[in-house]
Formats: sequence, C-alpha cells, structure tokens
Amino acid sequence: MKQRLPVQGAQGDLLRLVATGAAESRAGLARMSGLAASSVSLRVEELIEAGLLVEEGSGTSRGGRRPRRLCLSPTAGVLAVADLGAHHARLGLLDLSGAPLVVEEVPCEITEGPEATLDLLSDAFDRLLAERVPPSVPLRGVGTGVPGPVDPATLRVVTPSRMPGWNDFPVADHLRARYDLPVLVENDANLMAAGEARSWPGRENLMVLKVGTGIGCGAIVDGRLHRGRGAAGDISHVRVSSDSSVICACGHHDCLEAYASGAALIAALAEAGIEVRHTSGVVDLVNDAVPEATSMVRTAGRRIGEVLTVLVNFFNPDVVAVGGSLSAAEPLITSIRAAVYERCLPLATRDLEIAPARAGRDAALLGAGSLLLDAVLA
Amino acid sequence: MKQRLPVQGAQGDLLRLVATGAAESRAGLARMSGLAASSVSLRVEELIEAGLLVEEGSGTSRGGRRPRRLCLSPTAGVLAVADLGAHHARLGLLDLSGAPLVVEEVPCEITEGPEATLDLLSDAFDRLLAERVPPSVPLRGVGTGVPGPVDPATLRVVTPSRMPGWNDFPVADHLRARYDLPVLVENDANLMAAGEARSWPGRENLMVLKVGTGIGCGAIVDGRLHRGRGAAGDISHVRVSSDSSVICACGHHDCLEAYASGAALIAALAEAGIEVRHTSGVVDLVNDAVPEATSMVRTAGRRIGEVLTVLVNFFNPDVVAVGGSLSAAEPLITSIRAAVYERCLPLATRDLEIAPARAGRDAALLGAGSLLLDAVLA
DNA sequence: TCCACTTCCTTCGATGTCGAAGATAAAGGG
DNA sequence: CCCTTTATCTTCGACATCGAAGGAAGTGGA
Repeated sequence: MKQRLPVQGAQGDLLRLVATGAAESRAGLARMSGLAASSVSLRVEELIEAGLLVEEGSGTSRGGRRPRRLCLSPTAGVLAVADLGAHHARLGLLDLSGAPLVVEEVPCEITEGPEATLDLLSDAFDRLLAERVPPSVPLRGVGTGVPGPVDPATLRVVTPSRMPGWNDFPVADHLRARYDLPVLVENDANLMAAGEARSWPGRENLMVLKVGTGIGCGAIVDGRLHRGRGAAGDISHVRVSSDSSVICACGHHDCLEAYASGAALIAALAEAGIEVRHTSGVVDLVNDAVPEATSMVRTAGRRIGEVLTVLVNFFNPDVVAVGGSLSAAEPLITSIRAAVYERCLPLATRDLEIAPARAGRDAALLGAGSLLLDAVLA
Repeated sequence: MKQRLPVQGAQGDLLRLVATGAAESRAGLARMSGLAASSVSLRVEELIEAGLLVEEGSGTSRGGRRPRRLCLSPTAGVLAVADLGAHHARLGLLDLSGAPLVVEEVPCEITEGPEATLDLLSDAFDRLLAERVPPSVPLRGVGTGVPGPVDPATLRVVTPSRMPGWNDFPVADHLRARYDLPVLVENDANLMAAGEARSWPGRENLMVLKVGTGIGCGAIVDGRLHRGRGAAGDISHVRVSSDSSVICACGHHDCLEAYASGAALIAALAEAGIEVRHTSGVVDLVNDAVPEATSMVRTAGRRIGEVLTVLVNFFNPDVVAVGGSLSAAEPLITSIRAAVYERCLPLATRDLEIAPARAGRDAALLGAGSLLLDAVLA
C-alpha cells in the first residue's frame, strides 16, 4: 500500500512539529508554529480525524492545566530509506517521526549499475514492508543516499568517480516510476550531515565530517542542508602541504584524502611493514597503542585540522561533528581540535564545539528520513 | 521627520517586491508573491491609499492587456546608510528601492571611538536630510557598516582589531536612541556582499572578495547573507604556504593578508626599492607594466586563489565576485581564476563564474539598503 | 479545604485570503 | 474592421485564521 499523505496548508507544518518532537500538545504547537491557538485546535482536530495524529494521555504540567499529549499515529505511515555504499547498502523503514522501525545491511555492488542496484533496493524495501508493516499502514516516501554528487535540480547523479555507469542516471525518476511517491536522492555525506543535525538541537550551523575509508563532509547552514550546485561539502580533494608528493585518484597531487583517509593510513602502515585490512584495523592498532599507528592518526588529524581552519574562519559554524569509522581513534579528534584552536581566529573558535558525531551508524538513514519528511509534508 | 513604515502582513512583501524591482504590476506581484490576484489588488489599493505606492502609466504588454505599472512613491521615505572605514566614512541617502539619492565621503577617524564617530555620522545624516529631502518625506531606517566583526544577536562590535574603544559597544542601541527607527549594523565586507548580490540576480550562492589595503570576504548562501556567529567570511588570516615567514598583525605567521593585501604589496615594493603610498599606486604600476609590480600582483592572486580552492570545493558557489581597489589590477583576477580552475574539482568549477564585482564603489551602501529594507518591511 | 493563579483548550465574531467568474483592455490574424 | 486570444484587474461567496473571551483542569499557597 502506498499513498500520498493527505495534508494541506498548515496541517503539514503542525504534523512536522509533532514528528520532529518540537511540540507535543496543542499549546506547544501554537507556540512553535506561530498560529493562533484556535487555528491549531481546528487543524489538529482534522489531523486526528484523518488518523494521522492521536491523543495519548496527558503531558506534564507547566504550572497550569496539563496538556493533552499528541503523537503521530503508528498507522500514519512509514518511510523507506537507504544509504548506498560501494559494497553494501544500509536500508531501513522509519516511522513518520524519523525513528527506525527496522534497519538492515545487505551486500550490494554499486558497480553493477543503477538499474540492478535500484531494483535490488526496491525489492528489499518491498520485502521489509511485507514482513514488518501491516498492509493498512501506507508507505509515504522513498529516499536513498548515493556515494557521489547529486544535482539538486534534477536529482541525477553527476560525474561520480566511484559509480561507473551511473553518470547522469535519473535515479529519482526511476524510483518514482516504481513508487509514485515523494522521492529523495542525496549525496551520502549530506544525508549524514542532515541526520547529525537532528542530534544538535539549537545549533544552526554545523560541519559534519566523515572520516572513514574516504573523507566526506556536509554542511548545515542556518538549519538547512547546503547543497550549492550539488558538489558542496567536498574537502577530500583539497591540497595539503607536504614534503613528499602523492597522486590522488582524482588526478591532482597531495589531496587531503591521499594523506588522511583510512585508505591512506592503511597504505602508509603497509609501507611501515604493518598489514591492516580495514579502517577498523587502524583503530584497533591505535587502541593497542602501536606507536606508528598512533603517530599516523595524529598526523592525519592535524592535516584535516589545517584544512578545517580555512573553513571554520570562513563558515564560522557552531559545531564540527566528526564521524566515520576512523573517528573511533581518539587521537584523531584531539589533533583536529588542536590544529583548529591553534590557528583559527579566537572569534571563530570562541563558542565552537569540535566533538564526536552523536547520531551513530544510522545517521545517514535518519538524515534521509528528516529530509524526506519535508518532501512528504510539502 | 521620522516614522516607522505603517505596513502589516502581506503589504510588506508586496512593497518589497516592488522596491527590489521584482514586480511592477499587480499581476506580476501575484506571480512573485504567490498570493491570489484578488488579494494583491486589495493590498495594493491600501498601499496606494497610504501613499506608499503610486500608479504610473502602463507597462509593456505580454500579449494581452497592458499592466498598470506600479512604483514606489517618491514620498514613501528614505533610508540613511553609511560605511565606516578607518579614515573615511562613506554615507548617503537611498530611496526605498535602494537607489542612491545622494552619496558623499567625509573624513572620519574611527579611532576616535564610537560616540564621536557615530555622532559625526548622525550629524551628517541630519544635514543631508535637511538639504536633500523635503520635510514631508520621512526617514524610515538607519544602517551602517563597520570594519570589524558584529555579533548578529546583539548588534555590538566584538574584538575589532582596528577599532580601539569600540569593543562590545552597543552601536545599534546608540543609533536607535537617536532615531527610534529600524537600525542595521553589519560588518563592511558583509554589506558589500549583500550589495553585490543584487547585481547578480538569479545567483543564490556568492562569495564576494574585497581586495584592497586589507582582504575581506562575505558570503551569500541561498540568497541570504551568511553571518555564522558574527565572524563568518574571514579569509584574511588563513595560513598560506611560503618559503619565508611573515608575522601578521593578528599574531599568527603567514596569514594570507600578510602576503596578498594591498598593504603587503606596498611593503614588498618598498623592499624592492619602489615607493608607493596607496593601493591605487600599485594598480598604476601594474597598468604601467612595471614588471616587479605585475609579478607581485600575480603572486598575490595565486595565493588568494589557492585559499579559494578550499572554499569553492566546500561552498560550491555560483559566483566569486572580486572587488576592492586592487581588483582594478587585471592580473589579480586572472591569476585567481587560474589557481581555482587548475586545482578545484571540475564539478565545482563547471558553472562557476569568477568575475569583477559589478556593484561599484557604493556596493556597501547598496547592501545596507537591501538589508535595511528587510528590517523596515518586517 | 478553599481560593487565586496559571496553563490548556474551545467558542465566536471579525478580518484576510482564496479561487471562480466576469469585466476590461490590448495584441494579432483573417 | 471584427473576432479570437491573451493578459490584467475586480467582484463576490467560501473558507482559513485571528484575537478576545471564557470554560476546563490543573498548581500552589493561605
């Protein structure tokens, strides 16, 4: 079962406020939405009538009458979201508040091309829906992250270096043809940033770094994901100063990614005679206090930090959140912090927080849910 | 005469659309505002009644009946705006569409402190109003740019390196006490960016560089000025790679400003035995094809370009506009362009335009008008 | 226990906005 | 020149939103 969400006008805003947890009573909705209390009551009545909201007991008093707590009906619908990686797809179903109902990871070679990959994805969605969701609960939207740039205007993948066969493929159209629902297609780092943003309420400007096998980055500006022309957020191919000279996959010399990514560290360790297979292995070495590994992670952190100084001065964010598998190595974030604090303007670092990412492994799925909800309630 | 603009609700939006030139008929307003044509008619009627709009002949037909052209009444009001520099203040009066009525430059030492400077400014405003504006035309708002960071929450100047005595001074409150009108206080580079933005219709993401005695920068993100925590846009104290080592006024080594600003070039020329007093002198030397000067400007452009690569990859703007007195030296922009195009991701430079600023010497005043209009019509 | 006070929520008349329909005014083609 | 087409603008009834007033349901202090 699939079905467009039947909301119009102010109903969407109210539903969104309940979904995101910003408000959970009529009075709270009135405060947050700016609508008059009377209007809120009317719209809420309609949303309850439509089966999208339910009244559930009463909340805690703020000094007067207790509010009647509102929450999304569990039957209001679900969202199907995924995050495509090079060899795996992480996918799941969320309720309309963005909370995961089920998440799983399936092997999936993105090099097999868009049709095969997206069909595998859709089949997995359909299976999960059949297994986990009563037929009466409709699917309301579909979204996926891809490991490459997405043109925000057309929702096509553009010049993806790691996705042969995907160039200019109309991902959104392909999914829409199957589901006829609001569809979201977004770069994976951007999704992660959007997901992370929900873990930092009140912070309007965030940089979210993903340091894993590669290096990704997304930016939240004034509370909204910054897309630019579709390529925004890249920092992996920034030139770093170095004595040596390494050629990056992108064709340039001395890219940050060629020095500070998990893949680069694995290669450097191999040269030092230490064999490691995955980025997690590097983290293990650091936790075992292997000096070479620790030193290399420190250097990587410093290099990332040096690039960040430029961006922190310019963008002046509230938070730099560092995630990705390599962020589990504690010296990484410490040395990023040291480089930024040493070199940035005091004004820019005065209230800046450089901290581990909070949203966890499902950050990208949560981000997809957050952005998709906006599309569903548009 | 001063007076808050008596607009409410949709009237403000409509007036703003006329003021910015986005629409000039009722039908155009309906298209741009999203309001129904009938509502537009009603509100426009009220605005004409209030003397803020006037009907002025008819516009050009788009295939049917000719629209009745609307424009702001010349008696609707004026804005008083200024841009404080280190030794001069540029100030003027604008009509509500943001067009300058009169602009002049007065000597003004910002080191004399906030009270003296702001009083000088206010006196100049009052004089211009008395001389140039009929008493029946009310002042609607006051705004100024300052050469230092401004906290967007409190509109106070914070830790300004070149404005001794101004730290934490409540500039906005001081002006509001005298005028009791909407007041704008903003960093000068940000004002320039806002002014430049109006010269690039349709472009939503801009970086605006001001290369003069110092180096300033402002960013327009999704059509709005990005403030961050008040320090956004700074690129002058980014570290550049260099053989030598120069100490900047900020206390760090090898800041961009210490290598690529007009002041740095004047110092470097002096070392080469060539005496120049102002940045304009450097431009003259370049235009006279003095090889040392040309070479130095090229190097400065390349250094600026190298810093820009990081920001262009990350921010992915539509336009980088280069202004400031040194931008008149043609090799500057050429070498910036070369550095950015050589090193940035193709996706980021695909539709990127790196061009001379269009807004001219009054850019900051125009920007102040643009931002102030938003405050006046809020 | 009673009562003043706060907060939550609804009722009701006034006002704003909408869309459909029609009046007005011009362009363009036979 | 007339008629069709297109666009602009206004009129009018339906609906949404607002604010004020008041009822409902709590809290906290005398």
